[in-house]
Amino acid sequence: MTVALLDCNSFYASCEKVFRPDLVERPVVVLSNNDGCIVAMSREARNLGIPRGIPLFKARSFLKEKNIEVFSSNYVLYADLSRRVMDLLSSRVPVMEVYSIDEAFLILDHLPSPPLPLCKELRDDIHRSIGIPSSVGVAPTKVLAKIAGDIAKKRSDGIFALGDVDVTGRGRPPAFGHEKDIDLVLGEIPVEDVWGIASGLARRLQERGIRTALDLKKVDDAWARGRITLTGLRIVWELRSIPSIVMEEVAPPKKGIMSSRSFGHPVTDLEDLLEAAGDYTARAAAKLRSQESVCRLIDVWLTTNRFREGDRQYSAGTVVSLEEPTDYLPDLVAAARKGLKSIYKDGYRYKKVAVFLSGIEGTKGRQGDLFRNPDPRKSALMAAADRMAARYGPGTLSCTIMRPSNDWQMRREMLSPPYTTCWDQLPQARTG
DNA sequence: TCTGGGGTCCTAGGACCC
DNA sequence: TCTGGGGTCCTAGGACCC
Repeated sequence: MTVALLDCNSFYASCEKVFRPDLVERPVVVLSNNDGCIVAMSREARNLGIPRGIPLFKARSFLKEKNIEVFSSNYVLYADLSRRVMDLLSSRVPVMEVYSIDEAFLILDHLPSPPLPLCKELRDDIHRSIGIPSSVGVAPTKVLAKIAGDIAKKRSDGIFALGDVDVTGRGRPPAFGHEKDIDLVLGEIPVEDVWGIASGLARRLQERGIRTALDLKKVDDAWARGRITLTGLRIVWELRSIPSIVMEEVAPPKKGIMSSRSFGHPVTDLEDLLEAAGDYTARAAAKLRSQESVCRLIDVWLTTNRFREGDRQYSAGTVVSLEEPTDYLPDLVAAARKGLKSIYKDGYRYKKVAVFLSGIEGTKGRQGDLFRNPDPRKSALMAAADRMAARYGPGTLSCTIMRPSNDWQMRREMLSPPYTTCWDQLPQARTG
């Protein structure tokens, strides 16, 4: 197997630069929801030594001092550019897996063009037609392709092949094709940089002298099965060039759907919390319907701000069972409100409410309730709501009363315009 | 003043069944 | 005195990913 990992460089920051040519070589950072932390950085910003995940208020003076451009997250823009990248890839490579908003695995076997020229072409086309830079790692397995991708990011050509793959279409690969060459590379990779090995596992491995990807490749199978589970053993096999992690060409339906937000300001009033919970339920329910599912359970929880040590702390959650599996928003909102009322306590400064739909099953082929007939008006109403959302934006039709002064809304003080998804925000080109 | 929001998979342990 | 041996299903919690 020959698999490539194509990964967009500093994706959110690159998206912000697409319509701002004045920022090309400038440091750019993108914030999390609610303008809380720095979650993405352009290469220039990373080189200035800003740690990922640092709260904005701690970085503010540094950002100003270094004249760094700061953006609130604009997920509508990122999702739209991501879709364009994935569409371009799938038009050239029939077997692929969209792994995240900015990454895809591509199967390069049995294609007319050999892997390396094809990867170069894909990379150039994505840059030219969408404006997003990317890197590509090519290898016999997904885990090795991830490692190759990390190396590719540091190279000026943005491409790196690792392992016994016929990258040129002319027989043997030019370099790093033999087992000893792969091992030379793996010996330089710290074990915690391997995909699937995070700090906790890495610590346990290091205690046993397993410090590099090469050490991990050489562990005993039975030991790995017992100590790092089957998931870990699969990683070990993939390091040995044995494909063990399946390609998911079609995204499986979600088993749980979450919607939660931190508030722009602390919230004390139950009515505000109910309003927020209704809004989040609507977002989650729209996702549920878009994958043609219904849910049986709805979890609601709320919490105070754990970082404010002076505040009295409280957090609680509850699960509400629906009478029958449903995707009908008014029923879901009623259940969410009931759950929230049961856990709400007066006198706390709340920071966040979350809603989680679970017990999910497909709408098609579902066993009907013998004693109940589904009400056709309910599905017609939801279909109409979804059409209105598609046309006029999410939240156009709601079953929660939204008061104008809802100060639970998140902060987005440095938001870029929806350049690609809103007619009156299209960037204008000037001539002459 | 201000600290994100999604997801997945795995294991252990309890309840319950024959 | 001595108190089986499997299953399944569910939940909680941990670890990992972007």
